[in-house]
Amino acid sequence: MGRAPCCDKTQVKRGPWSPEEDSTLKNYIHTFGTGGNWIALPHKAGLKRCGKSCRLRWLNYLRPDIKHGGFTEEEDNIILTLYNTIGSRQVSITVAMWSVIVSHLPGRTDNDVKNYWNSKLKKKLLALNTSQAMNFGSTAPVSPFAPELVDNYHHYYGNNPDIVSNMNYYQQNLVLPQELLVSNPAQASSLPSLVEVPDQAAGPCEDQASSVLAFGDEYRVWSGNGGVEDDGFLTGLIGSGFSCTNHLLNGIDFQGKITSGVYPNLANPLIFALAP
DNA sequence: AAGGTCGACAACCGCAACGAA
DNA sequence: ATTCGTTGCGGTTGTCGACCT
Repeated sequence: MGRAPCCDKTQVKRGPWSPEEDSTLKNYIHTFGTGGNWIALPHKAGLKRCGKSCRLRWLNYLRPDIKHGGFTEEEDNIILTLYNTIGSRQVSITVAMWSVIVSHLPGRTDNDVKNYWNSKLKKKLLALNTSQAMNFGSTAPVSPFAPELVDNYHHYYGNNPDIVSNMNYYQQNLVLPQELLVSNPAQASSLPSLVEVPDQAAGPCEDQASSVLAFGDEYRVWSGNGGVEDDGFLTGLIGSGFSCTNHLLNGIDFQGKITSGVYPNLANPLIFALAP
């Protein structure tokens, strides 16, 4: 028995939305909200559309906080960096990659970023890697890291020997960190393990220790007021070099064990900490 | 001017995860 | 514990306008 369809496709309108439909949907949601039920919404709002279609139209186009228009160079860098760090879904595990990337691009939607990636950025990355291969000669392997990304890592992590070692390992084995973990757990276990940073007297944070928060690890980030800012399970490996001699870093107060990952080239680096 | 090609973007599809009953 | 409806997501297709031949 097949799956029941979410709506009767013969009874709903498909294709591009008219301004009238947009207006109807917008007005309804402004007045009543989504009601937590997209399937029932079009009927209540008087729209001859599938609930999924309404949801998509709202999330990708009609929401008031959507940023329309071209991507900036900074946004390009964020996407490229995160894509290289998180990897693609083609590595056979379930990773909500676009939603993770979009969470660092306020006002952008996953559909926007996905389209932009497929139409432009993928080619940009390919061109970078191709030129890199030509520089090394035709027999040289192509690193999964574009040269500018490698530069970013070195810029942010300096000459920390563990970080340099990790980067070299990834490049020599032609794997992204995530792919490394997924394809070969034995190799992953040879990477530096998590370190516990003891509670110490206040002092400046410094890029002093290397640690790796592994794929699937639980993490938690505390905000300055002690509340939990974010938690979940890591969906990509982060090679990092941050630890902290006190609990305050970039205005975020950490407690208990601390380890972290920092995506380079972001205005607000992502800091990960182990839940105590 | 007409037809073909390409790129950008909107929209749809199907699957997996989630949660309530 | 199981079922089933709903949501969220990535992959893919469709459409339209710009550009090229």
